[in-house]
This record gives sequence, C-alpha cells and structure tokens, in this order.
Amino acid sequence: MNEVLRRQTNPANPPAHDRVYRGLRLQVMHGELTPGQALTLRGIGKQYGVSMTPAREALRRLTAEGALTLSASGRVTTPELNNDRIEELAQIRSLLEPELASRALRRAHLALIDRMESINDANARAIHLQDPVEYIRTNLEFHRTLYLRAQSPAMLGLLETVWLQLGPTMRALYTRLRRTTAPPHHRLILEALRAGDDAALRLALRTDVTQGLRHLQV
Amino acid sequence: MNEVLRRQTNPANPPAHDRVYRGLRLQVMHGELTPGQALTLRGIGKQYGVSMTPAREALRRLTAEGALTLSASGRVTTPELNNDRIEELAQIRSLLEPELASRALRRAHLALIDRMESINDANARAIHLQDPVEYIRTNLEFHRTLYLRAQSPAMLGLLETVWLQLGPTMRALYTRLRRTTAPPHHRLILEALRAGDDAALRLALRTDVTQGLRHLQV
DNA sequence: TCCCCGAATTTGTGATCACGCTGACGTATG
DNA sequence: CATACGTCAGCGTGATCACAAATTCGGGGA
Repeated sequence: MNEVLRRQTNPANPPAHDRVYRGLRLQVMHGELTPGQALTLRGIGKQYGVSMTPAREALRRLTAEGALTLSASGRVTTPELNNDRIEELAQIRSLLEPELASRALRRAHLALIDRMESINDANARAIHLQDPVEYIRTNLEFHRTLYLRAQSPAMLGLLETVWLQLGPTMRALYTRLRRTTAPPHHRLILEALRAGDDAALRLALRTDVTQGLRHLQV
Repeated sequence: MNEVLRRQTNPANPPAHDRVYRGLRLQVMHGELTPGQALTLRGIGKQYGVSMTPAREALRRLTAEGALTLSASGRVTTPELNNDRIEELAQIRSLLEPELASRALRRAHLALIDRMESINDANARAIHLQDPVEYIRTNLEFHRTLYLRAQSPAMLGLLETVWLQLGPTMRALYTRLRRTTAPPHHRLILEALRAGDDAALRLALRTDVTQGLRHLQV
C-alpha cells in the first residue's frame, strides 16, 4: 500500500557529526566551557564515541559560526574576547534584539507571555541556586521564546551566532560577579509586551542587553 | 646563524580545505553559481585536485555560514530563496549597513573616498560590458571598502554571511533585468561621505540596499 | 501514452592510517 | 639559579576505503 518507508534518514537517527555539533554548541552557548579552553579532535571523538572525522566536521562548523577560535596552527579553542570585541557584540545584540522583539510584538499573544513568565521564574530560581549554566540557559530561552514569534529565521540565526561567541565569556562574568537578584529588565519586557507598547519594548530590550554586558568589561 | 626556517606552516601554504573554502566562497558570493545548483564532494575534490576530506570540510563550513543549503539527505546545493527570505535578508542589510557606514564616517578620509570612487567606476564599466560577476564583485567591494573603516569585524562578518546567502540570487536578478545604468545611490553615498552628513549617509545606504533588492521579488 | 517499480550508479558518512608540524617538558649549559 | 636548546608525545591534515542510502534511468505493465 505504498508504505512510506523512512529507514534511517528522517526519524531520529542524526549523523554522528551532527550529534557532536549540537552537543558542543550547547556546551559553548551555555557557558559550560571556560574562555580559552582547548579542544582536540581525538579528545572530542573519545568523548562522543566517534572517530576524528565527525569531530573535525563539528569543530569546523562551530568555528565557522564564531563559536570557536582557530589558531594559526589549527588548534581549536573557545574564544577569549577582549573589551572591544565584547562591546561590539553587545552593540550587535542591541541592534538585532529590539528589532526582533518589535517584530514579535504583533504576534505575541497571552500564552506566549505566560510562557516567558514561567521561564523567567526558572531564571530567578537558577540565580537563587547559584547555577550559572542554568541561569544562562533560561535567560537565552527567555529571549529566544520571544524572538521565535518574529518569524525572522535569518535574523534569529545571526543573533544566535552572536550568543555563541559570548557564551564562554558570559559564564566567566557570572562567576565573577555572582549576581543574587534577577535581571530587572525582564519585568519591563513583559510589561511592554502586555501593553503592546513598541517603543517601551525596544527600550527594555536595549537596556537589558547593554546592562547585562556592561559588567563584563575587564 | 639561527636561520628562521618556516617550512610549510606560515608563508603561503594554506591547507587544502582552506583553499577549497576560499575558492567556493568567492564563486558563491559573486554569483558564479546559479540558485539550486548541486555540489558533490567528489566533484569538488576533482575540481581542486584534492580528496573528499578537504572538500567536505569546505562544504561544511560554507553551509554553516548559510552560503550553501544542506538537504535532508546530506546533498549540498546553493540556496533557492523565496520572497520572504529575500525580503528578510534585505531588511538585515538595511539594518547593518547604515550602522557600519555611520561608524566608518568618522574615519573616512579623502583617500578612502577616492578609492571608493574608482571602484564605482569599475562597477559602471562592468555594467556597460554586461558582466554580471564583475558587477557584483565591484558592488560588494564598494561597500566593503567603506565598512572596513568601521573597525567592527564582527558586524562586518555577519554582513558578509548575508551577502553570501544572497549571492546566487543576485546573479539571477542581474541576468533577468539586465540593468544598463549604474546604481544611482552610490553617488549619494559618496556625497554624504564627503559632506560628513551622517543622516544622509544612513539614508543613502538604506535606499541603495532596499532599492537594489526590491527588483528581486518574483 | 503514462505510470510504476527495480537495478545500477552515484552520493554522503565515518573509520583508519601515515605524515609532518607544534608545543611543552626536561636537560644541559652559561 | 636562570636560560636556551633538543627531544618527543600529541596534534591536525589529508588520502583511502567500505558501506548504506539515495537518486536516476530504464523497461514493463496498465
């Protein structure tokens, strides 16, 4: 009866290089790796139970996205950002994120705002528990949940590469200043969303982004 | 006498995967490949005289940058953009490029403007000769020459990935409408630069970008 | 004339290996 | 005791191969 046979391709059998890529990507974005940390092909291969070939492809992909840095000799490390670069990346965030938020505003119904609120609660819990990785994860998820509504996949993709570049450094920030209170601007974002106030939303995003990264300056 | 022996590493001996990457990148960005064109590992390997391994790395890197599309079965092709995606990429350009131009404005001295003018002349010649690849190349070089002065490598890097995604489509545009006159806004850009007028410069960039891509809509 | 199915070819994937360079440690020298 | 040098384990690079999935194209049936 014309059965649609999908053997290995579609269902849940991603190639090895893709598994490795996704795993490392999360580790980088969530700040599980410290800045300047070196990664080796054989080490990653062993960690994921694959050979050097898929590990190499995953690393090549991540360096192409700026998540990792390639030294002149081919060594791969997590990036160590200087102040200029941090500031530039923060400015890119403050350029893209208000735009994405504004685009999402029209499509942001109540269920979305509620979901963001619960993510924000998880974020506050992570702060209370002093869990840096969980803090970064929920913080990014808060933002991404909103931006997904913007229906602008290319712009969101660009933004994620910026997040990726900031990942290790953000973790270093967190452990340095050990914040004990939730980011204050998330509430402003939620209020602007509920009020449907575009200008306030853009402003709240801009301050949330720049404020959070201002403390990163060495 | 302590001769500095640099054998293979530094001087001018880039790895094979890097040569392949750079070659393909230029082909894509300059529109030498038509949208939807398929690329094979063995074919590229043969074209560049290398094995599948470096070819695979180059393709992986380019797909990570959005220059190429990866099908579900692992086949690699140049992207075929729909109208929504074209419009989104154009909006990203009109977000980033005025910002980069504005940052470059302070540092744009006369020699830079002269150089841009001569690139613009080459652009006009390419139009007269009906040379699509050269037209796209000089057009991008005109913009990049300005943006390099912005001293914002991350933002320029992001923009280049956008250019990369538009490459094959821009070529298709060119052959469809066969423009015979130079883009009018390049003159406005040069005038704004000379006048040091930030607002006019931003506006000129925005219209140049959106105007050029408006005709792309199917 | 059109559609469907199966064989053959082509494709991406991943493992393995040899090679040459890199970077760090330990030793010898001042 | 500090410094320079030589050694060596470990690294990335690239070629090759086996394998399985996918695409293509032809022939046969409706």
